[in-house]
Amino acid sequence: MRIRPMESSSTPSGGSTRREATRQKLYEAAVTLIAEQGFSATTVDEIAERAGVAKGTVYYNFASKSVLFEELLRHGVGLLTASLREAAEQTARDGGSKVDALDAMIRAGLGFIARYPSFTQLYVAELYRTNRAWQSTLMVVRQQVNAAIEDVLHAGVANGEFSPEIDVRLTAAALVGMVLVAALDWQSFQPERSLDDVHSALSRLLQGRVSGDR
Amino acid sequence: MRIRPMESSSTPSGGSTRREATRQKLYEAAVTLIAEQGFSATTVDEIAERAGVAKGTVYYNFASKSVLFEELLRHGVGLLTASLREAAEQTARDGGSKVDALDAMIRAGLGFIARYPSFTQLYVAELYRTNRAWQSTLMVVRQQVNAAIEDVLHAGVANGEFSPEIDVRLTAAALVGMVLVAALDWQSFQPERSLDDVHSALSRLLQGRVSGDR
DNA sequence: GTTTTTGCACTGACCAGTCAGTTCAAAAGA
DNA sequence: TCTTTTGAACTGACTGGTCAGTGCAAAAAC
Repeated sequence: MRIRPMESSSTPSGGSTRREATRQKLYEAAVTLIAEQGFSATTVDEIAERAGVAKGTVYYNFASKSVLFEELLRHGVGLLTASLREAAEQTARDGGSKVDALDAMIRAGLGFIARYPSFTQLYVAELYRTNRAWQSTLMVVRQQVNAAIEDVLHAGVANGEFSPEIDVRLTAAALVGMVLVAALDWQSFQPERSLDDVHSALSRLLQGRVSGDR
Repeated sequence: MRIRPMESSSTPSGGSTRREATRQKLYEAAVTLIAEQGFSATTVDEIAERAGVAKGTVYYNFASKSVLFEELLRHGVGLLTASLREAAEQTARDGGSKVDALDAMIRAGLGFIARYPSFTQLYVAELYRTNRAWQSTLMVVRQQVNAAIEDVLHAGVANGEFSPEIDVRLTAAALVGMVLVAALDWQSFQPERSLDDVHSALSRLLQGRVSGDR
């Protein structure tokens, strides 16, 4: 079970200060360790060591371990939702259907997970935890991801492409789960397979082409 | 976000010794706490207190905190796989198709999750952690669950009901993810909805009846 | 000269696991 | 029927260790 770490998104967007670089290193170190061990089992000393900075630097840059984690969550989910929405908009520009948009989002999701598997692990692991300090942050980011999909489903219902009977909220959650779990399975146990390969399997499922006919 | 604890399966099957009752109480206490907080953040003192026993009793009944957790995992996944296989076999006896079997398994899965939401939370959260003491146990139980679904998919391919093109492993993983995430969404955010309601939404997705036609 | 990082010693809380001692139901003995 | 013994089950104070977070003077970077 190998999972690659979250590399730099190399997005020095905004201010590429020295501080920003340090924060990025800390994100990368933290995401790998927390994905493997969980938040509580990961120590601040470990994070600092992996990032190659002194422990004091962690606290110079983040108010606490929890805050570091929360900002990491927001950072990663920001990248994911941007990618999903971009995929949907691209198919819209190309005059594609809403099914095409969903398909493109699945592909984008798989691409994100292939790029940042550790972040994905961590996201899944923390998603349904309750009574945690970052509970509210988690709700917000979860909603961001799901909303990106719900928007496409709603649009599809509105233009008659999808049945008005569909349950948008549950369907979106189900799609997220489908992609997350299948992709983690892929990354963990069959990392040699191509994205196209995995995408076609999920695409088939989405479009009900599992049954032999057609 | 409310999630009910894992109640006793009230199976005094085998030996209903005092010890067995204590172990059951410890399972129930542990599953709730670990689902909420995660394994590392949950202390043995908390588990003992919630179960209403002394800390020493935990160690009298289980070699360590990890072992308690592993046995809890095995216990819960045993219940789940039994339920899934039973559902599949029932449709087979009724002369149903393999799609019917999958549908019944989705229903069984939802039923299980409604009954033991905490266990499900915990399962999802720990499923993709690496470098942990119970790593091998986790692999085994994961495989048990997925295999129950893969068996049905294989049977469906064999009898021509499913396309031989489908990727059995990935499709099974995707189905697991679909049900898990949708059900947790249900339990966490819309617990008032009925199982039938949720089941029909997922059933629709499985059978490609999302698009407006038919 | 201001911001950021370093290195490192320190604290106080917390926690997994231990162990000597207690409880009590049921078996053995009378 | 009553008494004694046994041992599995349980208890909770204690120990040794860990870790988040602090404080600060000096160095490095800009």
